[in-house]
Amino acid sequence: MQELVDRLKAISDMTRLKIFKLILEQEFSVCELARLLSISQPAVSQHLRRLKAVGLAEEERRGQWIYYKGCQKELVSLTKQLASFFADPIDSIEGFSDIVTLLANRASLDAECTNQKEL
Amino acid sequence: MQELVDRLKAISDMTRLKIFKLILEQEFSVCELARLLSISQPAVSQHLRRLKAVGLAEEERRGQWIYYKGCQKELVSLTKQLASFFADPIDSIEGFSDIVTLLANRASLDAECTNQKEL
DNA sequence: TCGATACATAAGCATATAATTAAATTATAG
DNA sequence: CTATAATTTAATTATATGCTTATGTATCGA
Repeated sequence: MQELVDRLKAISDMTRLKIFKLILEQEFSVCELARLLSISQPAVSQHLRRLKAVGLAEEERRGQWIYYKGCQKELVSLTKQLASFFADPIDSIEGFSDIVTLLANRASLDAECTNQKEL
Repeated sequence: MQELVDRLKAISDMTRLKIFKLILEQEFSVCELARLLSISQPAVSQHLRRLKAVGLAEEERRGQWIYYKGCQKELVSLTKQLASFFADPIDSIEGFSDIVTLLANRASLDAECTNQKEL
């Protein structure tokens, strides 16, 4: 579940989302991306690092340049992760164990919220 | 495109993602969510406000309590938005117009990055 | 009307994020 | 080997985020 959040965070930034879309279409060097997005090269580098960290981008050095491309496969994987998260029952999702326990008897949960609710 | 980013941001936080999943399954009062997540009531309130702001949550007051539920419909909409974003050609996505212009002749883009690349 | 409960809003604080400039790497060309 | 170019990493800064505590608002019951 943490991985899903990390990946969502990776694409929920306007600049990174644009970068990701661009490198999914074709390869780009860091310099080219900086020009396209009108931001500094280090900024692009750092965004690419984050995309790479969650598996959404790959780099390939060719001579002086490093070309980045988006991972279609991991995009599909992310999409599926997201779909599963919402489709699966809560008690089958890791990260909800504590919550599921509390949820098990909602009566006592309610009782903790008020002492009149169920009267 | 900004809307997509806003919606992605709304669910790319561990706590909000949990809240969203919970209220998609069934209604919960703010107090109940606070108990389930072991965070303060105002914290829950603020997360719910963000989810509501992007249409992913709805509230319904019943007496003293306000019950929140997730919007299945808007979840589907978000999923589609995301799928379209990656499926559509770049020049059909609003927000890429400046980039598309630059991309139009990549030769000059490359030239800006180096004076030797194409030699 | 008064007191208690549920929720929202405001204020404050610590941390995360996204950008920039500057310095360190890595690779090519001579 | 040295100079130059592309990239990364580091340092800095401004802003956003998420949480808490404190305060305000609304509903219910006595």
